[in-house]
Amino acid sequence: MSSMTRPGDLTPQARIRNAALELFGDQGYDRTTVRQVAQRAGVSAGLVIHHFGSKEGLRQACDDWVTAVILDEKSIVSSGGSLPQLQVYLSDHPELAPIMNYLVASLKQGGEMAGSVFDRLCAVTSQLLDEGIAAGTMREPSDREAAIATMVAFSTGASVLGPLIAARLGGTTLLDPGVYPRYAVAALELFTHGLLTDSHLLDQARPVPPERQA
Amino acid sequence: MSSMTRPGDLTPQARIRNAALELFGDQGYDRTTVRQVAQRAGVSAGLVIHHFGSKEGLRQACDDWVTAVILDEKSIVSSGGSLPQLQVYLSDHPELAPIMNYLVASLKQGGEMAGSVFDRLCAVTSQLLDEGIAAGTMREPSDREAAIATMVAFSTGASVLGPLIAARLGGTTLLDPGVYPRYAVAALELFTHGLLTDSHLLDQARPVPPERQA
DNA sequence: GTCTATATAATGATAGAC
DNA sequence: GTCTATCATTATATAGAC
Repeated sequence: MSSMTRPGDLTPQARIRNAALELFGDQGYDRTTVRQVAQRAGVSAGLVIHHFGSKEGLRQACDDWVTAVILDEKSIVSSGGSLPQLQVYLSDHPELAPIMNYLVASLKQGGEMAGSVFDRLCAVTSQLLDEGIAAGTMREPSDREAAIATMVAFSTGASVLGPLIAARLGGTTLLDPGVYPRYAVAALELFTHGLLTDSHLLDQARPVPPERQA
Repeated sequence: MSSMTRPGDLTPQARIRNAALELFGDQGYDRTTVRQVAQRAGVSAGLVIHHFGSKEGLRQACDDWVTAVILDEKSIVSSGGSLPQLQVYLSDHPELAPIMNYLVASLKQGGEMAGSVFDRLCAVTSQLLDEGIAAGTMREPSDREAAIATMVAFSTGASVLGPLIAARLGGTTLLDPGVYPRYAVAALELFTHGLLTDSHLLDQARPVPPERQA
């Protein structure tokens, strides 16, 4: 299907939405103007408002589009609840790169879409945790809800802070060929052995059991 | 010193800078106007520009101020390279809360300050890793640079995505009393045992050793 | 140093012709 | 559906009085 469409074949609505998606993802919502979107889509500024009502309406259309394409897709399941891995998974589909970009930008900014993405990743992680425990490849965390939220936050944070990780590893993007494998191994090493050899820090952080309180 | 100063005692410059710090941290740079800053500082909009040259100059002043107060401080060392732990550490100093807030907002937005904060946290982490390995409480990662960048990204990401973690744990902020202990235990558990019981995923991710390649 | 008043530019959104 | 022209607002920044 995507091999059957060229930019000129898309309706003005679709072109506007795609242009907004790219600009919102690259520059952020605030720094993007309706006129910029119009120019990139090759239409007038008035038409943008005519179709989407307002700039906010345009954002909503982008959110809906991303939700429809990615969030309800099987792709997010095969990501294992890890946003960086989803990015890698989608590297084979360059036409989806702007969508991933928009997703990460939404996470940064917070807001409605950020919450639903985060929840979706948590749901996937929860399911994979069940399967892993049943198969004996994962251990049951002491606080399941907290463990899931923490893991998803870690991997999602890695996507959001990807450029900073990359800068220290001699690249510009987390997905750079010289960067991602090193990140992936480091993350998995952490998730496998951990970093600490004993549990004294953990014991300190754990709440005092009731029978030992004064 | 801070117990010897009241808001009215501060110079207009300092009040403007503090007001900008709060607003930039809460709303972000883009959504904050010079007029908002002026109003909160109790001065005219013209004076803001007169003192700082431009809105961008005002941001630079905020960056410099935060760098001077936090980044070169011993507080960041006692954070263990973990931004959430630094936030906890600073909970005893409510007057520094806006500074932490600004720091997290800067990390989200990227830019110059984000890089220097990240590097500083990595430096602290590197030093603690040395000490931990020498003391036998930490194990040497296979890729030291990558491990450090990854760990710092994880904990920093937890601060940036704090509201999303909190929302799933029945709170609004990572530092909420009902939220932070659960996050801390989950994170330390991950750093101690890991989550995976065996290393088959890790082995898959590791590059093939040279002698085993075709 | 500080204010008021204003210049200048850009923004989101509207109106009406085609 | 699409455009051009324009409105009304708001933004940063400047000028000059005090």
